[in-house]
Amino acid sequence: MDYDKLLNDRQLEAVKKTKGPVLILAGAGSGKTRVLTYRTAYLIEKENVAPYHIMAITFTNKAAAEMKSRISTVVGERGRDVWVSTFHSSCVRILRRFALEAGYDRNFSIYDADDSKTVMKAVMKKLNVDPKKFKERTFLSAISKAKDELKGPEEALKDWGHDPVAMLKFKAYKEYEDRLKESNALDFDDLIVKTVELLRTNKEVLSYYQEKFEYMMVDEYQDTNTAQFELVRLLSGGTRNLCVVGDDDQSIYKFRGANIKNILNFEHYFPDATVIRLEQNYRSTKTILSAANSVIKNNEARKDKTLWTENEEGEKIKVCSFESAYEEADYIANDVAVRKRKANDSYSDYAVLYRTNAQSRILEEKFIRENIPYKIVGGVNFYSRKEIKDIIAYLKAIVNPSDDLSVRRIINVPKRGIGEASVEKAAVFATANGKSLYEGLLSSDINPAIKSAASKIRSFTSLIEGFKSRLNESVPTIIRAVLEESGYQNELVIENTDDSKARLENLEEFINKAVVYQNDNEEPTLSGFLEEVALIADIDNLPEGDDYVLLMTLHGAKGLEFDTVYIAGMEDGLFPGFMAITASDGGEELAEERRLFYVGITRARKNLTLTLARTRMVRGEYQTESPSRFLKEISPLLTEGNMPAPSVSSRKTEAPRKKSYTPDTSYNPFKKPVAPKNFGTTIAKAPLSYAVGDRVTHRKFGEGVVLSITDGGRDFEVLVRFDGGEEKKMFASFAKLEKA
DNA sequence: CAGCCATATCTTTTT
DNA sequence: GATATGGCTG
Repeated sequence: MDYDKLLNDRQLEAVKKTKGPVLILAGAGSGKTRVLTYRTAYLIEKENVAPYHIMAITFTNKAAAEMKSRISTVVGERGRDVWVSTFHSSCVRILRRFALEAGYDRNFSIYDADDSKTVMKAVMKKLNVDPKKFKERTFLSAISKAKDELKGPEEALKDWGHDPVAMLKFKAYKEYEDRLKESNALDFDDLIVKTVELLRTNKEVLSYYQEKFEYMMVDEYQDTNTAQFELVRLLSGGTRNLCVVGDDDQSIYKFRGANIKNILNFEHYFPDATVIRLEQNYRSTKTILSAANSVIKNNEARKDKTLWTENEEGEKIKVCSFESAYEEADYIANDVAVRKRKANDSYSDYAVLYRTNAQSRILEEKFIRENIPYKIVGGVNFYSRKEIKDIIAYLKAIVNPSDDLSVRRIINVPKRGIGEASVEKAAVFATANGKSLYEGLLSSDINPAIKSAASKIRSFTSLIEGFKSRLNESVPTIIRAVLEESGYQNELVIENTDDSKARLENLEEFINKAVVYQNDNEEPTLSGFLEEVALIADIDNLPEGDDYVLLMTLHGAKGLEFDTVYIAGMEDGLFPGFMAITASDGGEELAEERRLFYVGITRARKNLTLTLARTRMVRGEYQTESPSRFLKEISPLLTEGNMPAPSVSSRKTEAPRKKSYTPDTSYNPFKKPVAPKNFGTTIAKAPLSYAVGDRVTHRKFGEGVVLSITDGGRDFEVLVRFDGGEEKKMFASFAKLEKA
């Protein structure tokens, strides 16, 4: 393998610097996956490192699979022994192997966000928390944040203070932990946290892995949190051959605990670190890159770097404004069809990105109408559908009967006449005897509180016991048995509605996945299948071979690239989101949204189209927003279309811009702005000078606040609450409201 | 105990 | 608009 010819100087340096800590600052499209792949190959080929001594951590299973196959293409069979997986999968693997040392049973369940929510609901009930006053979210996100920082209840309490709410959070955290422990279950955060605890407390386990992992690589390092950093630090502590690759400008998971300081301070943690910058972009046109640069430079507190490219100038970026989200979607679907016909390329060369999953529906409709094959990534996860969750609960209960949550979920599904009251009786009996709910159910016959329900409960437990005795059978066989013998399938068959048919299809699909799992794994187990199901990301599930346009959130697009990219919904309040605009954190959240925009722009290789709608249905009512403030950060020299003139923003919450805008003309200093083409198709209504939340004045009623703006077709209906407390709905053109 | 209908709240973003 | 919850009735 001739590495010198395949890589540029910087990339080559990154590949050959195999010893000690290395920080690779890899800008978008600078070939970081290439570097990681060849670095691994180089270790194996040139430095004779045994493949099983190398670990690479990626962000998604898909990325892991891709890297693995690319490594194998370069070094052949040996590549299979490189440990390539996500943080979460790696941790499960470690925890399964050393479950007892970590204080768990080998068959522990993994709770997803839904499960955590259900547990928290029960916790709040126990603590007599008024669900009107507090949402589960409040506690769960506080706990998750604490776990991301490796803080237990006591430590977290120090951060929270000592007011009553803090005490409540503390109690909730403790109770939540107890419940998971009793159920032999771990949530997503636990997977990392408990692994770190294991490595910290158990010297043998720590040195086992430190000796195993002589070389470590971490991709998407900018999105690691404190716990993940600690995990990496511990695992790589034997040799300190740790290579992390990231781009602080692409850090978009702060809300999930990602600690951007991990990248900004890498050199602080590892003073002997080698820092390598990859700044040559091989992906995008000069125009697209120029736009990306001019957007991201509005962020402060970033590692200074400027991406450059030898690629051609390329097409201008299109900015198209529409009356409604409906027209916006119409345009995008139509444009894909037109471009595809002209370019004669594949649907997979196109992607539509948006800020929120809710935007996908309307796009989907238009893609169906235009007869364009598409796939939506994200949104309602396949595995979070009710019927799938039900069947998974059966499987979890069979593998791990301590899993109270799953047992509760299925005990009366389908209906067996075992109600809440009977379950509670069994639960009380179990708790009194220090047993799990399932054990409590097993002893219903000797539970004096349970009388008539005892026989029904017995038939349930013998059903489960029957399944347990068949755990040695293949995973699809077990699932089929559960579906048939529990009566679940039959119930849906009898129902015979469109809905029930769809559910049955989903269950078939689930069995198909089990078949694939069974065939692809050397040692398939039900527990292993459940693990895969729990940790699968939506993007991991896309069928190969078919040709389709991808529709997904900007977050989902991380790490991907396409010839043509549309970013829809470029409106203030949507992107950047309302939360970011109103946040009083000195622009931190806004900066993260800007990074998200940067990620979106840099997904595009050749064409980029930004679209916005003046009105959009949000939560059942029409909202009017002004164009995204981010649009102004792209020089008009780089764009064409009918971008509305920077209007006087109607939001009074707009944060003052820290840097004044200077057009970045470095790549095309001689181009003149192109006259905007009109992409919009409807006659514009008189634009409103105010938006929802603004204070307005009415000639007769005085001052008030705008509660909602509804699109009434020819005119806008505006709902205003006047200071007298009176609410009035009026037509905008008629009422002549003025911004106060 | 189950099934039906009214209502309230929701939204970022996800392994 | 969609979904989760709650209250009511049979």
